[in-house]
Amino acid sequence: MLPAQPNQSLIDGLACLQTLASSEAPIGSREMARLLGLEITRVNRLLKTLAALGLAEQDERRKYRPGPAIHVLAAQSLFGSGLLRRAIGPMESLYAFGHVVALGVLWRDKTAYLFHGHPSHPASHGLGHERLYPAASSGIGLILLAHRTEDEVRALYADPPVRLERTIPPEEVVPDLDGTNGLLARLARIRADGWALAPIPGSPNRTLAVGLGDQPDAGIGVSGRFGDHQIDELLGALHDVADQIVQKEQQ
Amino acid sequence: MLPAQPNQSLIDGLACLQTLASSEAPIGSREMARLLGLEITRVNRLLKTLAALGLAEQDERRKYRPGPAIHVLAAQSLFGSGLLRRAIGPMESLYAFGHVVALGVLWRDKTAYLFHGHPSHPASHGLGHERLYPAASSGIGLILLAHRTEDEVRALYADPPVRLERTIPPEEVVPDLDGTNGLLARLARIRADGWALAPIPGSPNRTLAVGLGDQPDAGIGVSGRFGDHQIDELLGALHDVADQIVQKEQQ
DNA sequence: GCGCGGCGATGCTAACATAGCAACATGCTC
DNA sequence: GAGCATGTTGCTATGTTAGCATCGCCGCGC
Repeated sequence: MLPAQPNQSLIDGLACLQTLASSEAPIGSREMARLLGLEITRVNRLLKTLAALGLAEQDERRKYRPGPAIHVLAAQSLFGSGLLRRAIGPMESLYAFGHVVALGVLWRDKTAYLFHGHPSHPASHGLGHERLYPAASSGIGLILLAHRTEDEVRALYADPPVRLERTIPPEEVVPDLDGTNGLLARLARIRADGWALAPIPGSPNRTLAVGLGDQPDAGIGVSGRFGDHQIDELLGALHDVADQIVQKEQQ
Repeated sequence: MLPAQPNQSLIDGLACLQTLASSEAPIGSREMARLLGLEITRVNRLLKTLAALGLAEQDERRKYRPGPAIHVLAAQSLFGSGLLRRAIGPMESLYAFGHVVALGVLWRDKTAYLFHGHPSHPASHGLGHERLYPAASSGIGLILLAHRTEDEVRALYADPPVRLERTIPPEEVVPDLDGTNGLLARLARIRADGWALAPIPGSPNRTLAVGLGDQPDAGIGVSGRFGDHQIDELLGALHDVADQIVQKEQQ
């Protein structure tokens, strides 16, 4: 829903910032331009502006990475979001199953994690360490995609603007959208089910995930090795936790 | 350090976003313009652009508050920052003193908290719930201000661009900068000491804080009721934790 | 219920902030 | 050292953006 006069500089500047914040490695200005499909000079100027604000900085090879003001933005957006604050208590009950517990959101065609913790570590250690993950390979990503329109999903994969390097599985592959085995059909099934189950490539583990509320902006999931006979119990717990989080939101 | 051609739209758009994310209450577009000293139409357009991106949304009274994409930004900036991930483990040792433990950063003339937790609650509950606090009244804010140049401090208080409403103490007051009892003299003492001690108005509590590293972008502190005789021990522990965090950063 | 004031938002158009071309300095690889 | 890719800037044209004027909406006080 674009306004009468959208500000393209702000849109593109935020794209640079979000890409930078999400990247595991520093990014050069020309590389960023290629990633986002924008003109080189323009991107350089946006990055230099972010650097002036402290939100970016250059390393010894002149590539850009997040700068000191990113800590400020993290504090502010955590406060403004309030989701982690509301979710983290109820989610602790999921540790009893002995699997990884995660809270994620959708960014373009990827899942970004607000929380991703394992019962063998304190809950506080699940913060800010998990890299982006292709949404179509992630339980949380799938449940969130399932609540997007077909057009929205098509647009995400038509020309994915950001293709960050990954050094570990899963490979970055554009999924087939159409046909019986296509992503859209899969999302329709997930939508009807109200939950998503995704295998983790190269691992015996899988993720079971549900969305928060009817129009979820975020999802929660458990990842680990569990049998089909355990799915109902896990689902019950996930839905219970999801309901608790949603109710906290409405207080 | 401004680049050759800074992008003012990006600068002002980010100011709107950061103000919105930090505010306890929704803000109208004209109010935002007054807060930031910008022209009304311009701010409306920036806010509408943020809304189109999902980073803002309007409530039933048409005022703006953070939108669903703020969760995405929170996840991304937590990942990009890495500070909470590194700090939260070492900081847990401070709970033994029985006081509030906090990790904060400086935003304009205010302290923003990445973490602010009490030993009676799990560490995971210290996240994203503490509102902005005037820096000159905050131990963490003071130690961070002490590492800014005199010109930077003067600029912060010359015409503070953002004056968010507060419904609880402390009052928003522009501190006297000059003179024996002025803020600048106080900051000089804090800089020489390497730590800051600040009373909490209307409370018997105080905050003892240190910065992380030699040029701190963030600070940690403990708040509570403690006697002067306990300061050395608390300082030792704070410095120890600060060193651990800084060392994690350099790995 | 009405009037007023403040609000959020838009169309239009001038203008100026910005974009892009060309060029330069720097860094890396062979 | 040469070649290529990189990050960056000055200059200038241009089109994105800013601001004026206006409109519809909302809340408050009488």
